[in-house]
Amino acid sequence: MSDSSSPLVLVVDDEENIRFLVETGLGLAGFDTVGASDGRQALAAVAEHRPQLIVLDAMMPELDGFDVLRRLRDGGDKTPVIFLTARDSTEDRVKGLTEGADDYMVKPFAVAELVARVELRLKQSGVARQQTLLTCADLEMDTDAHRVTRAGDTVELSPTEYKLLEVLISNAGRVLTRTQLLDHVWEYDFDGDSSIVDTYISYLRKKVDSVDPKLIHTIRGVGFCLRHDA
Amino acid sequence: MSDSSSPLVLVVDDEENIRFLVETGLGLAGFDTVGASDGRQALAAVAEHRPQLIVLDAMMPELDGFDVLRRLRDGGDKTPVIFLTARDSTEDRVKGLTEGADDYMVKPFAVAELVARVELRLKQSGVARQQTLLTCADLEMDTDAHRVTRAGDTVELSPTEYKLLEVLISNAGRVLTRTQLLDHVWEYDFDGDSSIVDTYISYLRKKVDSVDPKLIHTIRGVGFCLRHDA
DNA sequence: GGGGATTCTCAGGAAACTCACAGACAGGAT
DNA sequence: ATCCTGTCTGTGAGTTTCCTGAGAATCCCC
Repeated sequence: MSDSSSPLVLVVDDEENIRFLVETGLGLAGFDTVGASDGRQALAAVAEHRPQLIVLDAMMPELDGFDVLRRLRDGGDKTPVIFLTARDSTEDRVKGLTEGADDYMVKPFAVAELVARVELRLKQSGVARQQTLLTCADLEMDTDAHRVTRAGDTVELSPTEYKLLEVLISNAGRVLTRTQLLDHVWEYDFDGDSSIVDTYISYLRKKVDSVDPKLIHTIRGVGFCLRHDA
Repeated sequence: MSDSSSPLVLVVDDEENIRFLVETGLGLAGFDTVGASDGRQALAAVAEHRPQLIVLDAMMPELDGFDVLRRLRDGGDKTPVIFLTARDSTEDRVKGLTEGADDYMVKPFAVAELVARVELRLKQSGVARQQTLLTCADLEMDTDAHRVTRAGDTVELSPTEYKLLEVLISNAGRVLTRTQLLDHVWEYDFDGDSSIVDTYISYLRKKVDSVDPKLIHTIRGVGFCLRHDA
């Protein structure tokens, strides 16, 4: 999972599939990632790779997230940390924040949301001048203002519609399968069926793709793709 | 936390999350910031970056805020300093002020208030002609006169309403989450529910947004945004 | 100490959103 | 042309989020 000059994010979680989802999601968003499956590996990875940010699961056997964070801070390391915590317990929050974590997400979360937080946090610490305006033809997404316009007209989108469009536009020109979209836009433990993606693609078409040129394309038998055909 | 030509503020606090909150708050207000987590780093940062102002925590291990200030003044450095002191102890107050601090804030404070003091102090020292009139459409905030008008009519706001509107208008066009607003407008140790933000948004709507065009927008699932839609 | 302004909690109703389902529709193969 | 498979979209039930009014607690000025 490496590119060349994008910010590097360390992802620490003992659950293989969650780590995979998160790393894939960050990869699609243009980040380099390194993974670690326990606390000890995490500390070693920080020392070796000097990541710009750490996504850290709170619950891990042996050295848990809190221990890792404490050791980092005690050693003078100030790398921003986003915690992944099991449920919305106020206790976790206080504990995490007072120990110097900068943000936290409650499991299960939508990967697209975690990616947004990572981007925000990196922007705040000035590491990555994040691109705030995503475009495809006359479709524009301003992620700062959380605003979408098509041919200059503002379009109102629901949260899910917005996240879906964001994933599509950040991967403009690439075909994304229903499963990929489901994995990134919906909470990862979503157990409904992937036809919900069709429903939301339909909503998006009505709201942002009712004028020419059509930007949302169906790739029969594969998935969907946002692109501007010349 | 750097941009290019805004005034630079050095933030010194050994508590990571407080430093982060303060730096973020100053960043949102358009300042560049540099952080330091102890007295020695602070002195080094002053020498290296020559900040326009220093936000200095009084209580730190080893070299505390008073020591830092004394060393600076003894060395002829006149950079304005705003002290952060643990509680409203008369002793701290006297000690800080007589030794050359220009202002002080008692922890826990509201970040928006600290930002206001920083702006005031910089304006006094003529370093930065800080913008004193904030506007959005026909809504105006004169931070000098502490006065708000909508369509020419003066509006009376309570302190909290004022701070909230100030944060919104200085970030006009950008979406702010309930958490961000809570972190900047309310004292940072506020442990109530973030629905208080909704209540105050409602108050503001009644007082300053009862006429068209509507400027305060709800971004469902995200937060609020002040902007003038054409 | 009294009274008004302010802060904050809470809860009901309104509005928006999510998601399943099912029938209509389209593309490709035979 | 016809069938089959995959895709599109309208409907509606259930859920979540938001808005606002009412009231308790607190602060502050007189």
